[in-house]
Amino acid sequence: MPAPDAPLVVRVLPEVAGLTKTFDYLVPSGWESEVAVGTEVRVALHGRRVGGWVVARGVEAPPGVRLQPLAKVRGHGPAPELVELATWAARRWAGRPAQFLRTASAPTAVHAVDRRPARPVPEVIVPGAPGEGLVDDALDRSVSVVRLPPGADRFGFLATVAGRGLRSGVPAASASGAETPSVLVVCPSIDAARRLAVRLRRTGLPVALVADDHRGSATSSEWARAAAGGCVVVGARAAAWAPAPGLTVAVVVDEHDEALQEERVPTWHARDVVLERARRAGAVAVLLSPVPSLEALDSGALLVPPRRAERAGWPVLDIVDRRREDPATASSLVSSHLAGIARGQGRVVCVLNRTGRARLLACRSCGELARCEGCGAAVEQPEPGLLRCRRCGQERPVVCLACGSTAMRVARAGVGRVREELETLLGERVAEVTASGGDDGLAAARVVIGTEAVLHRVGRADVVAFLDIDQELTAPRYRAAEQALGLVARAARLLGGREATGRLVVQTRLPDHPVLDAVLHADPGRLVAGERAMREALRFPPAAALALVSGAGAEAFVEGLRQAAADGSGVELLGPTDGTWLVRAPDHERLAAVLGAAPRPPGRVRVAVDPLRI
DNA sequence: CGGACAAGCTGA
DNA sequence: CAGCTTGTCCGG
Repeated sequence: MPAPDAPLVVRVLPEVAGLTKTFDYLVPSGWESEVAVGTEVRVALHGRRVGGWVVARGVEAPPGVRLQPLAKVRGHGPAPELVELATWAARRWAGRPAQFLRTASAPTAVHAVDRRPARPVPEVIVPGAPGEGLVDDALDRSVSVVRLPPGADRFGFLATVAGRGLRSGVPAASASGAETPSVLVVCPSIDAARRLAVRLRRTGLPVALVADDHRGSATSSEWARAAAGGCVVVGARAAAWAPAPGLTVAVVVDEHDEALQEERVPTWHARDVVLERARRAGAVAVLLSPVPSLEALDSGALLVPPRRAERAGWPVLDIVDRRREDPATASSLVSSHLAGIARGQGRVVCVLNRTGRARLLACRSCGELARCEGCGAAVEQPEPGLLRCRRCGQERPVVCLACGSTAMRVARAGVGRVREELETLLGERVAEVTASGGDDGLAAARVVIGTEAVLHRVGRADVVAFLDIDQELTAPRYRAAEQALGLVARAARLLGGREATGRLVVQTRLPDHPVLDAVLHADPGRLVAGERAMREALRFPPAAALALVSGAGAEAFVEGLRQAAADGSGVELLGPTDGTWLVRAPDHERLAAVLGAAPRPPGRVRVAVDPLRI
């Protein structure tokens, strides 16, 4: 302990990439009250000024070093418990604490936090809301997984849980008893967060919307509002790190959604951060999803509405068995059955996860596949009259290299081609939506086709048709089934429940696939046992913990891992495949231990923990 | 990360 | 051997 009259010394983690060390600084006299663990400061380091966070206060000054004073207090930073959570997350996802502290800090500095006296929180009751009967069960448990079907309006559940969370006392585990309670709700997208915030505000609940919308000032005031406590803090992924003093309840909406995981390293997942944060705060955690992941099911008690209610929340599934297709239309991605449905009234959304026009072509006269003259890869037809190699970019007119014919048959159509086909078939304009392309006249068109991006752009539909669901069902990724079910659940949301007239159409050659079986029975639970058995047999998550290692320095890093993992740690190193190694450990504790123990060699190393798309 | 400094390379 | 590149080390 430093002497009582000694100047205050703080330990600072500078925001400098590639630097994990902390440095100690003197707190100039008079600044003591402004400096706490988490405070954002500026300090002199190696002759320049850098930003950083206070990670410890009142530390013993290291001997033999002449300390510099803090240069500036920039503003309120993350609360001390978030500083600790950042340390935990840095280990869990093989990142650096500074990366998480950046996420946990306001977009622009927050100087004053207005701790208003808590206003009375209105009691929110949405009578007859789906999931209403699950609120008590959820709030009784430390972690619950609430499975509400896609057609159900989850708002009633969310509003009731949020209201109850704000009205309840601060949990005993929370150290500072003076705080008014906070509730945290993390959504998979900013849009979803914004919609939820608007509806919650209408019920009279105090809400802070911390979604980063690149308009710094508005977001910053919302950040300050959240930091003041006493409100429902709503946001997208990064909201897992938002201020929420006196956290009582934390909810993750659409827990299965992959958007909750950061794509860049560290590849942290909001679900896991929220679970750990809630656990440390003694708060209740609720994972909400129509199709909970195995990870979620492993972390809490599953709560489901009565069978009849869940069933009512899934649309009727119309399976088009393409093995029995009329030969006349067998080569088209629009079956005669689908064509009949699409001719009817109402909005039709077709989903095909294949961009471009024609992705594989064959000669009409000799049957030869159209390939690149230079590299031999299959060529695509981005527009009529042109063939292009996707690998090397070489182009040529539509000519068969084997027989010289200029007539080609489309062996694998993309969205562009099927759009043309649908327009001809229906005699009306069909809009096209892909992640990159615009939404040319989306609002005006009755019929829309697109990649799965279309499901984010259309609000409501009467028909959603998956033209080639087999591509999702059989994708060579360990999560393919879960991902396909998530996609179908998203489509189902555009249609409403079983009572609505909407139809969910899937064209398939696998009509008995477990995913389709689960949707047909409106029971995602039917997929779980088989999926779990597969993950255990093949040692995929959640039966194991994975990380992908790539980049220029990967080989040296993997060598270090090999040494760190030597004796019976259960850690396996597989690869390289295309310059990428796979690290497999029995659990995250052992994965983190080995990833943390190996030295980082010079050169870029990308470590992606929990890869979803392998 | 980025500045400091040392060791190695090059060309007149 | 100055002048420059490349590599390694370190920051309070």
